Amino acid sequence: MGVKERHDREREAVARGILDAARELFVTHGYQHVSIRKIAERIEYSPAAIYGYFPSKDDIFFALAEEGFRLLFTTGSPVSEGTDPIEDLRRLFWHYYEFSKTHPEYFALMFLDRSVPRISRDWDRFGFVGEMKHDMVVRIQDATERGALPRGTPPHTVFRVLLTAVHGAATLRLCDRLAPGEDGDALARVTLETAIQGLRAGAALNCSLSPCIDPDNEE
Amino acid sequence: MGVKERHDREREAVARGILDAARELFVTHGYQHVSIRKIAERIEYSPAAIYGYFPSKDDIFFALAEEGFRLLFTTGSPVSEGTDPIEDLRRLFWHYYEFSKTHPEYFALMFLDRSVPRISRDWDRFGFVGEMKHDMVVRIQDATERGALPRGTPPHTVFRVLLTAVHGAATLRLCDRLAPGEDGDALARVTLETAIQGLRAGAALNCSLSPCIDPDNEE
DNA sequence: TTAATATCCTAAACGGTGTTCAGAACTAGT
DNA sequence: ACTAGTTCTGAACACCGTTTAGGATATTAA
Repeated sequence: MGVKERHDREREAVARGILDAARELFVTHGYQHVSIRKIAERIEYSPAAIYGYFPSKDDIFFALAEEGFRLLFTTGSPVSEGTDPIEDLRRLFWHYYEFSKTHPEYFALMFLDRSVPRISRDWDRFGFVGEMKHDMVVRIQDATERGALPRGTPPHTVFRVLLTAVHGAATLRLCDRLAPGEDGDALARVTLETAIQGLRAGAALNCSLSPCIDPDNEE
Repeated sequence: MGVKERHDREREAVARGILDAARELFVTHGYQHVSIRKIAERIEYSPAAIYGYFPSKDDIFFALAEEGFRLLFTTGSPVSEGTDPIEDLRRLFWHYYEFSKTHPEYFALMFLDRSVPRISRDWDRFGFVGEMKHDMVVRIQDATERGALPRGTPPHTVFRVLLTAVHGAATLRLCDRLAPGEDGDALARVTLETAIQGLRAGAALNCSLSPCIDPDNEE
């Protein structure tokens, strides 16, 4: 009676094969230059066969984006809460920028690509995105209490602002929009440092952000 | 003997027609969904005819990007230097964010699209980009001297940092990567405010950026 | 006026894309 | 052995950017 089980296993194996092939092609050549036909060739199936496993090309990369988020969060700082709370804060967001350099294709897929906008509509489909955000907010809260930021600074606002700052630098670099000789790392560093210093000066006290949808925090 | 002149005029008219058609399609449907064939159909020429005027599709949008830069700079603040130098600073960069909202397709072409990377390699081909940057740096310098920022703050660094900050907010919104209920305007506002306050706190004094290639300033 | 020349445009094709669909082939249960 | 169901393929559809050969047209020269 384990026939169905075997079938399911085989199905899943093929689906994994498709994703593996897609990832290999995609991390080296980028989303745009990976075609269904090339994926099919690599797994030695016909192009049409893929549509028995994924309803569209976008869905394949939707699944790959999920991998990307997992990668971003698992390679995060290993809870190395040092003595300097500001340094903790810095590291937390510098990791985001570093990720955009070490995994540019994943980053583009997750945060840049406009042909896969379903990602943003289904943020919460990635349960761990919410978890991870909550985790970062907790760390920010902790760093704040340890004196990194003025007492009462809303951690959610800190999260959004610092992420936006490094995101700006990351995308300018990734999209090749820096000035000819400009140092992307330096730009990211200065921008992040400026934002942190702005928060230390109490910028988030004067104008903060409503925490929009945050199901983890019902107070 | 005015034959050649008429010919040239006619050629230019057709080239303009191509750009007009391309722009109309592109501001409503976006770069990705505008094809040579659709442009051709609109101007009632065959697709191949276009290649007599532009060597590739990218070159058409390269020309359109130029329009975008002109649009961004000409719609800029009309030298309205008020009494509040910080407000001047704010307005200078808020305009960039507003542009990303009013002309999202132009913005994407100019600052986001990775399929037209020649833009960044040829920044200086757009003479007025350099001019405009110089213009903004001068205004920043002026605002600094009027007390917006600490004395000695390098205006070039201010330019890069504030642009990066609003760029982050603009791209997050444009790429549909905000949290489900998040207010993009609020995020942009807070991020910009935070960055300005960081600079006021002297962030650019501690760590600044080398002005990379800046042919206007030989000192 | 006619012949030569240069220009412009088109039809067709090339090789690519995502996706669909009829049917072949194989498997599982009766 | 036969039916039912699943899975894969080959071929096609409708696109895409781009190239090429050649026809039409307009200008110039004889």
